[in-house]
Amino acid sequence: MVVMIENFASLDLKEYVDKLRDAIAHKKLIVMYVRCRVEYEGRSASKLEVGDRILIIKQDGAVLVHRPTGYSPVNWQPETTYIDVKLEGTKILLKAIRRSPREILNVEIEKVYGLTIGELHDTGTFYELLDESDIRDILAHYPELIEENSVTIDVEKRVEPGFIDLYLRGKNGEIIVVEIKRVKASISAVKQLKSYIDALSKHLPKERIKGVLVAPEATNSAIEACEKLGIRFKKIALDKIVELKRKLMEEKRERTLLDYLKS
Amino acid sequence: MVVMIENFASLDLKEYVDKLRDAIAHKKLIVMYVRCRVEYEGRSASKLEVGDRILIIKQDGAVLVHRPTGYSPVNWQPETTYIDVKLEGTKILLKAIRRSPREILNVEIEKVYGLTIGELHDTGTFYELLDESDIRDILAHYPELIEENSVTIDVEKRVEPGFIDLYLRGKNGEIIVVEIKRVKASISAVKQLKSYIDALSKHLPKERIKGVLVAPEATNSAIEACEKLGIRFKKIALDKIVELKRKLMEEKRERTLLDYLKS
DNA sequence: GGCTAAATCTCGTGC
DNA sequence: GCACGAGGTTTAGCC
Repeated sequence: MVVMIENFASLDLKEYVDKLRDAIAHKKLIVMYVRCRVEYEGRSASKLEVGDRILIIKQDGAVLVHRPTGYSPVNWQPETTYIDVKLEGTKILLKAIRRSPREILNVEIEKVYGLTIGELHDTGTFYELLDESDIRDILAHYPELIEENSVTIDVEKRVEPGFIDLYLRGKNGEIIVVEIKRVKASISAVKQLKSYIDALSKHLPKERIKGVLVAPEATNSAIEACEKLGIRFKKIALDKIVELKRKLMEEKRERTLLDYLKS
Repeated sequence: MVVMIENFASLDLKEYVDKLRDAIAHKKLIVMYVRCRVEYEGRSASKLEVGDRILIIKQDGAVLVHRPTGYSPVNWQPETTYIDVKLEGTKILLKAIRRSPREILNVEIEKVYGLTIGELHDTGTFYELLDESDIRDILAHYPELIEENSVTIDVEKRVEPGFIDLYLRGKNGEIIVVEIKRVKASISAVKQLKSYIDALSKHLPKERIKGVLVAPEATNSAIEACEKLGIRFKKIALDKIVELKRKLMEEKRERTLLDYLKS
């Protein structure tokens, strides 16, 4: 597969407009170096005064305006339903409109320093290792990592204020409500957990209910809040979880093979 | 100010490496069309199989790997402390390292379809209209929009679980705790407000305390929760707030002028 | 589509 | 530097 990137510079604005229209119509990838102003109106509203930026129009119509520094685009539009480009006086006006929510992005380009147009093919799989649901599933298999002799009753159990990550039954019959964080747990995680415990207490007044916050670490205020509310903070080592994930996946592979041989 | 965008194609990988190193050393803006693999390890870990992407290195060292579609980069590194580029066999290895948190991004480039190098100057101011603090300040000036004959006592008042957006005194002497959301309020906003009310009730047992949730709209479950907890949901029209903001700013300008004339 | 919660969230602010 | 909260958050998952 050969990928050709066309490069344009020093064209008239009118010629740039034609190139852009053609590229958008053919769902090409466009990268432009421009001097521009930007206005946005939709969920919020913003105005960006004139300056030099990169303007990217992706193959699905996503529009990104990037300043020369920083991670995030200063303005953008997700896959838009409609992109219009036109010449108005000595400026190119690019309008990217999205319905639902109704949002309009206007880019007023007064100079084009460079334009590249290409078409990229990207089917490469993206693997993410160890997100929160991984940790949750592993702990559901090994609840003893949280509390000895406990048994997993439910995962992502729906209660009135939201979803309980893990719902265990302890060795003395008590209910254990587990909130998991992949990164440092802050006060909001404790609040979240507390609201689940409260909701359950109201619903099951006769049960003894315990809360456990599981995370690799926690802020001081989160730890204090736990102590005050009688919630246990259980520290977990992420590398151990990674190890157990590998083990679980191997077991799963073996089981699948066994099922196949049996059938 | 003239901006020159250099464009390169069909170079040897070795030549690309030299161009990249030079551009990075001089804090230039780099945009590259590449066929690459990516590995990330740090706060999380991920692996991206081979495909065609845009690789952007910004003037502050931020690195973005964008697929040909979608809003967000598939991999990235914020301003990195260190970027290393080297040739290894038939591949360019780009390593972007950040300390604190320790994160490593490895981009393994096997083909370069195009490379542009430039330097952009962007000092344009970005104005954001109507964020949550704007709404809060306007409602602090016009508390009657929330509750007739009420008076603003405090803004961002610190209580144990966090900050109360607006703290009013009603016409019958009751305390009014206001939680503001710029967008549709969900159950978590109600929870937040409830926790403030509870904390205040404990602290000021003799006061009558009312809660008001202010937002342009709310989810059904948020409205239900409000009803159950005796919290009022006050719908606000954002365009009205915008109008009042303009008015407030004009008044402020006039006051400033008056002060100037007096002095 | 609405709702809920995670995210390599990012970004700003305050301490 | 940490902690906390807003965001045009975006994205994924479920109903």
